[in-house]
Amino acid sequence: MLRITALCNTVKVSPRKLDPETRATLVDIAARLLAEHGAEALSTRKIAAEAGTSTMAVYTHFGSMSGLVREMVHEGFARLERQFAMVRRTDDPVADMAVLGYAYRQNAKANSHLYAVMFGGQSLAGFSLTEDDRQYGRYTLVTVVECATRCIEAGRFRDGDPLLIAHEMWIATHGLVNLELGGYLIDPVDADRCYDTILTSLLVGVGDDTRSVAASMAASKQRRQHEVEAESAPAEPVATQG
Amino acid sequence: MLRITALCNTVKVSPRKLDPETRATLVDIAARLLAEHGAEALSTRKIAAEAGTSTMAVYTHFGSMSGLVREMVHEGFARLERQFAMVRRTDDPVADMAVLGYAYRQNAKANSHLYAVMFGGQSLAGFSLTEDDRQYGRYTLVTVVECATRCIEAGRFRDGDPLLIAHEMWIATHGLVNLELGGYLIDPVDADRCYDTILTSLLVGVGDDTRSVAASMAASKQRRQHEVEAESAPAEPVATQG
DNA sequence: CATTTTAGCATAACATCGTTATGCTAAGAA
DNA sequence: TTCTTAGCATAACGATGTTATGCTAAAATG
Repeated sequence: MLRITALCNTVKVSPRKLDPETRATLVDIAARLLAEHGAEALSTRKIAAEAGTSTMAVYTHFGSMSGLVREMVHEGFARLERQFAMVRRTDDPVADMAVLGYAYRQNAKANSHLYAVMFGGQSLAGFSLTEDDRQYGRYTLVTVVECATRCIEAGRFRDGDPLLIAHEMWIATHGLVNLELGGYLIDPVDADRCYDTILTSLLVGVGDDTRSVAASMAASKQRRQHEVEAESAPAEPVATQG
Repeated sequence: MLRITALCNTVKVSPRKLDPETRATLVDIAARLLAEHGAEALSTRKIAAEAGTSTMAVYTHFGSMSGLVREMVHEGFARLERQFAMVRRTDDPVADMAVLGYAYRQNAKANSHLYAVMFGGQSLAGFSLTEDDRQYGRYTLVTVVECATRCIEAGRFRDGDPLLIAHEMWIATHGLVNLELGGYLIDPVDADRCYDTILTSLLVGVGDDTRSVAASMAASKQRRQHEVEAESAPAEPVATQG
């Protein structure tokens, strides 16, 4: 996970160290540009100008623009994991599941451009995910898998593969978020209504009974505001990983 | 639907008409470049070079690169609609629904880069969907809505809003395709397995009983190869819409 | 058929992009 | 204090989307 540093800190003498603050600043500015003005606004020159340095800084710290994007993607995964960690494990695991889905959705909406690169298959500045990156992404699913396991153990879900159930939840939530961000879900059938409907449908489909699902969904709505950040703080300093 | 032509053919005299063949050729080449080499390879110069013309042709015919992308997107919607039209309406509407989902999935995989622009929220060459474009996209859903209606009328689905049910199917299939194209669905839980699982789960969730769903899913698999093109023919001439 | 009109298209320029070669310089090692 | 060397500024390279400029061919008109 920290193997990028090997590119910079060789075993030999180092006459001048990389400024980790510069590195963090660059990622921070890039993330803000991406979030505020979209993919088209992300350029080495704009980043360098805002950081008060030259475009070369991007190359000494990240190798290329893609390297900087990768850094942002990793930070995005970490942020999603932090969001998941904020969701409590209660004795109503189905409600937990619903809150997790909401957390995923909120995180995606708060970092829509980055999310498009992380999960949407969007290549940004020539960057595309490596298998390692995807594995990082899949790893965030373990929280959901554990939750599915607890749902089965509690007798709410039919006995089955919790990994497969977690994928169902992921796929549905991901599909919803993507179409929501694409502007496809509008008034009579908006995103919130769709989310309720499809989640309910899925939970019933995996074995829970209709009445219990309704109760857990209602409970999850109470918990949302406490356990899920309404919006991911954009001013939050990002991890520098080096 | 044909209002683009108004930009070119003014009411006044026309000393020299636009060559509709050139227009079609440009769209065709652009679509092939996009499909074969991805978004990065789509440039006015490459298109013009392959078409044996200058970059100006793109601007006289489409106004900008975005205009050309819009043309491709519209063609993509039309192609999806044609795929849907090939799915039969049988007395097993739930199987019809499963075949429709498979058609959506196949179409997305055969035109992945274009699909990313149509539904994935990816902005290509500065192009982003207008509300009109999205309405065009939503219109393809009517086939699914009608199918959901037939499922309700046949007593397979609980009584409910067919539009909402269609959205459930759309969201799930879209989510699956997106993660599949992103390379996230691998061996133990691959895309095919996920598709079966989530579709079954959803169909049970909207009211069908487990045994009927299994039968319809099996029936749909028999019909796939006949009613869904395995791969959209890339050499197929595109409609010029003018 | 000759003339006029005018829009398609080629050419070339512009600003901007990612990237890289070059050199200066500051910071750590001796 | 001197030497080493890697960070960073500068400037250039090729490629991008777009636009200004003119040539020219095709339609309209007489």
